[in-house]
Amino acid sequence: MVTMQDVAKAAGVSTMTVSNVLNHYPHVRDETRDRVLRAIDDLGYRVNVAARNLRAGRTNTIGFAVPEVDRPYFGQLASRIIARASAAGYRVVIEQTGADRETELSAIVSSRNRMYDALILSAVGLGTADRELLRVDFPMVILGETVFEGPVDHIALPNVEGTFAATRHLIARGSRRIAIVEGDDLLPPNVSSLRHGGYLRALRESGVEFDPALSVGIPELTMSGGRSAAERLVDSGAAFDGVVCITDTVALGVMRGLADRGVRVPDDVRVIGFDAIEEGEYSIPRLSTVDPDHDEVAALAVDLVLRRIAGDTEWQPREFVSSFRVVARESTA
Amino acid sequence: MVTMQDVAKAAGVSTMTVSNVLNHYPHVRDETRDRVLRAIDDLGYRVNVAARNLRAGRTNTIGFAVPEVDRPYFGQLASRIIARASAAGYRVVIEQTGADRETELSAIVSSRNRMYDALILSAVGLGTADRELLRVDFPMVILGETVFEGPVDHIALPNVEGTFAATRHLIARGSRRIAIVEGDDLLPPNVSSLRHGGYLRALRESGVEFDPALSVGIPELTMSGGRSAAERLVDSGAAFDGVVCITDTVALGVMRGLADRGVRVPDDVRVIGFDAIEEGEYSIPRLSTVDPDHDEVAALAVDLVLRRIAGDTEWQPREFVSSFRVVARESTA
DNA sequence: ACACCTGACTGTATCGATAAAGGAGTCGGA
DNA sequence: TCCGACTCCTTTATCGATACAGTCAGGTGT
Repeated sequence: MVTMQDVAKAAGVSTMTVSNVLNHYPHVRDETRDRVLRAIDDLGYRVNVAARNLRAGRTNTIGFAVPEVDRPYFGQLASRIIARASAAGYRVVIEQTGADRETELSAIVSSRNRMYDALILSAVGLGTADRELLRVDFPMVILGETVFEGPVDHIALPNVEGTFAATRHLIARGSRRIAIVEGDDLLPPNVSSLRHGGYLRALRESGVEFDPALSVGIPELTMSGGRSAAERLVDSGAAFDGVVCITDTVALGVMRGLADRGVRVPDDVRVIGFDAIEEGEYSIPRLSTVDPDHDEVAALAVDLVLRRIAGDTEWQPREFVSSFRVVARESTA
Repeated sequence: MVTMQDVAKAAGVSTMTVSNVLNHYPHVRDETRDRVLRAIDDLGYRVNVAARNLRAGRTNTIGFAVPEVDRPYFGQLASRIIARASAAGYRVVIEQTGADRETELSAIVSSRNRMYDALILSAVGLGTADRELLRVDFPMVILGETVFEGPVDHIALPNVEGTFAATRHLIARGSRRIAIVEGDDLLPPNVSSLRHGGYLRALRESGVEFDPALSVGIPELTMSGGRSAAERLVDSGAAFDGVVCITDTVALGVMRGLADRGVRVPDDVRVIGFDAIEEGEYSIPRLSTVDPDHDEVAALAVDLVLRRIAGDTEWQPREFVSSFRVVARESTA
């Protein structure tokens, strides 16, 4: 490996001068700079990022940890975070916490973190049990659906209110037998339990009866899960004319499952999702959804960690809830 | 920041002993190990990854650079790469090369690379002009649609053959007036020009006339682009009964655009995509597509870089082309 | 003539971890 | 009794870049 020393020797200067050239330090004679640059080029020198990071104590990188990289939701969120962070001169790398959440999450939080100046953690299913894990001396913000009384900043989605509004929307459009497709684990506080709460409240406040037979739990919030939930629902013979889906991804699966069973959307059944992923704008029919304002979430997340990186020690950890709006499209027409 | 020295002092041992404890070196007395672990816990020590990387000369991390993180295709590919790499004990981080490809790509390849032990570069639109850029002394594999006579390993998709097969599939199903929706830049060698070639060849070999009016270019290979292409196509008044789409994402947009214009798929027009993204299995109608065997691609990519990491200097850069199969679904029924 | 500044460099210590080598102590066998 | 092997731990050097202090020549102002 060719190092700065090699370049320095080749150019007949000290390593410090090479460093100065690389970092655009102004007081370097043009002729010297040229010699150094030529040497760099000749030898094919590249700065060693590990060494620079060690010395500088920073990496200029923000980590974004997500449970699954192949869910459109995270990709679209990542895209916004990258845009915001790169405007501030930071690079973002995405890392997957994955199926083996426990191990992975703790690995990222407790050891890899020093690869990043800050960590944005999208933590589906993070419980209060993880609180201690997050008690780290490190700029971090939790992004996600879980209500979390932890020692770090947390940006929540409007789970209860959003699902409340979504359910009300279905009722306003005329649905009365409203199903919900959600995670099969309703231990609070998690996404499903919160959204389930919003659904229940909307039913109650509208005087619509809650039928447990219309509540379908699935192990994973995927399209595949949504499809089989829809099939089970139809096959059960229970009458329903609306479905609240825990995420857009699930909703797309549900619409597919309904179509397979010959149920028409929105004619027979209205469907609404949550997240406003781009795919919902192009599905057939277009998917109505709850749009939690991802731009706001991304901007806030980045701004919060930047503030901590900048060393604002005054700042007290807070919980934020993004604003939202119901987007009515064809699936609830 | 609390360092190993601090831990060592607190535990009354040398830093090397702390290191040994952390790295599970066997010859440490239990009592000493406990003292060290207690000190680590008390002080909240975390190993500094930058220092370890510098010392070790490796990061145990593979970089995966993609043009856009919010395209399902890349997310799904990333997921497979992560699975394969983590089985080999490597971590993967995803990085976006982004809109400003020139700058970003060169930044990643030429300087950030030392953050990774290897780089898998998904390089849409990498031209022969970038050849010099890639002449780096660094384990790297190019993944993507471009034919590339470069100094590194390259895994190509079966662009020509796949699109050839897709077009033949439409013809076999009865289509004769077959449109193509592709990038507006057909400068070879890029995805669009190659796939365009496959399309043309299939038409020619089947004795079907090529009508330039049925060739629609879009600036970005997105759903939005696909939709407007479909609208333009219908509005132009040209008769067509089949559409070959350059990617599944574009195809989903095309199906949406056709639906908006009252054109039925597959009854009036058959549609086929390329990539086999998961969304196509759940769209209404389900999307026929060319499946390039992403598992094969991901596995090969990881294996190739691992071989280079392991120091196989014998290996000569090669170009691989993934196998594929046409997946017939409802959109071409 | 002197202090004082600025530009253009260089030398050295340092960031935090770890590999390599080696010292002290213990134990078993010849 | 002595030797080698083994365990447990320490010392030292090093990875590659950079902050900081400092050198030295040449100019400026008074």
